[in-house]
Formats: sequence, C-alpha cells, structure tokens
Amino acid sequence: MTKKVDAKGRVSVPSAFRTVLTRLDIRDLYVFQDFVFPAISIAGPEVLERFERHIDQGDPFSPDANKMSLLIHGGGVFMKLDGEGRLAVTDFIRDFAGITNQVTFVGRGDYFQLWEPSALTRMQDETRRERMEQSVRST
Amino acid sequence: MTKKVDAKGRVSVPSAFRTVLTRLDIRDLYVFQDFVFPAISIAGPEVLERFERHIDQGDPFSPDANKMSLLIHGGGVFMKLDGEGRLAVTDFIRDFAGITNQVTFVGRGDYFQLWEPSALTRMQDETRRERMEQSVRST
DNA sequence: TAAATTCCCATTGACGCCCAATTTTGCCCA
DNA sequence: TGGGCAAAATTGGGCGTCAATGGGAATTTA
Repeated sequence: MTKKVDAKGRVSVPSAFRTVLTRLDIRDLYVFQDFVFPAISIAGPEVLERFERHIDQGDPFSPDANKMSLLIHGGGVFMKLDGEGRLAVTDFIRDFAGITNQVTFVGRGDYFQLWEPSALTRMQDETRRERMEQSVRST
Repeated sequence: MTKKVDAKGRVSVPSAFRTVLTRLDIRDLYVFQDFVFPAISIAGPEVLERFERHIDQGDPFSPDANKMSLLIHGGGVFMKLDGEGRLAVTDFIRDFAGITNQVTFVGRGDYFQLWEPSALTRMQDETRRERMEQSVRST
C-alpha cells in the first residue's frame, strides 16, 4: 500500500487504516520511531500510556528507566489527521524512516507503520533469506 | 523536535511545551543539569520539590543522594523566556549539554530537556541495541 | 563606553481548515 | 457479463491563523 507524498508534504492514510482508528475512537495519534525497524509506528495514545506505566514500575531515577523514558518521549510525537484523513510527513518522520516522496503503509493489527518503500522490500528480502538459510541448516 | 539557535544565541521553545508551562502558570523556569544524561532539564518549581522529596526518602549519606541534591540545589539557575517564548542558550547550557547551534527538545511528562541532537540519537540507538540484546538473550 | 541583554516589531513559514476536482470502488440492472 | 451510476476515497490547492524567525532599537551591565 504505497502512497505519494504531495507537494505540501502530506500523505493520505488509506481508508482501511483510518477505519480502524475511528472504530477505536482514536483522534490523536501517537507517532513514534519503531524500536526495531527503520520505520514510523502509529498508534493511539493508550500505547504511550502503556509504555509509561511500564516505566513507572521501576525506580524513576534509575538509568534503565530513564533510558526507556528517553526512547519513548524523545522518539514520539502526537499528531492528527486533517479533514481528509491526511498526515503531514514531517522531518521527524522523514529523517528516521528515510522517507522522501513515497510512503508504504503496513498494518500490524492495532497499529500501523510507515516505511520508505525500498527499505521495506530490503527488509523483507533479508528476512526471506534468513528463513531459507535456517531451513537449509535444518535439512 | 529540533530547533536552531539563532545569531543571538536564542532558541524558541516549541509551543507545545510553552502551552504546558502556561497551563501550569509557570513563569520562572528552573534550568538544571540532568542527573543521568548530558542534557539540560527544565522544570517548574513544583517538580523541584518532588525531586527533593524523592531524595529525602533515600539514604542522606549515600553518594547518589548527595550528588543529586547538589545538582538540584547548586547545579541549576532560574531563567525566563522572552516575549516570543525564546530561551537564551547560555554557556551553562552549552557546556554541559554540548550544544552549539542546534537543540533538540524532549518532553518528559511535566518537564522537558534540551539535548545536543546527535547526543540524543546516540543515546536512543544505544538503548535500542540494549533492548535487542535483551530479547535475544531471552530467546 | 563597549558589550551583552531585553524589548519590540516585521517578515517568513508552517499548519489547520476548507472546498473543488478527480479517481476509485461497490453495486445494480439491462 | 458489461455498463452505468452513485457513493466513497483520493488528490490538489486556496486561504487564514499563528508559531517561528530575524533583526533593529533601547536598556542594562560590566
């Protein structure tokens, strides 16, 4: 599901994803840098709250908790879609995901991701290769 | 949320953070060296009091508690924003955080931090790596 | 008095909000 | 089965508002 970024730096979020958001009554989006991939993940505020709760369980002054807090708060922003369901592709998104003028949307259950198209295919190829090697080893 | 320092050594604090400050009716900002990171933390007086309470709970003779107390009471200054919501980036800030002409703002609940951009990404990358290693270990 | 800081104003630029045009999709009927 | 239509989705862009920026002038400080 690849979409173009328009002249004003916007992408329209495919209706399939928006449907999920409206069903969950999510208006404010928590847009954050994925922990594992060079991709932007988009979810509702409750995901941030879940992260924060997890952090709050530990000592708020411990290095570990602070690092996680930094990852969560420094790696995420709140955004909202415009009236037509479009998202502004800010530098925050561009820089981390390497996105310029094309965005690939990937649904992942209760959230979705933004990828730079070729980065996604590269990642998929790599994963496929690893699976092949595994199956060869186990033969 | 990265901003440039202008020719006069000022950065405009993003409106998102200023909104929080005005909502809490905070005019004087306490600017101090963060406990765990090479970053400057900025908060209102009540956050300071919370830190102090937390320190009081610990062993007053422990090196950590003493250091933190020292940082809070001696390692900080009061500052205020100008009419346009800008902060003067003084040497106190530059030296401790390694900031030159760019500042990344990180909100952390009821206070926020100033980072040298690359220092923040380095710290975040490191944290991601640690998380990855953890999940690998637990496999 | 020179340098730095604060105050003030003008310009720029980004973003939200809106409407119109165009394309795609799903569905019904001949 | 193939059009034809209506609804929905996407796309493009105008415009007003406000944040962000840049810089001049006044004021303070050393």
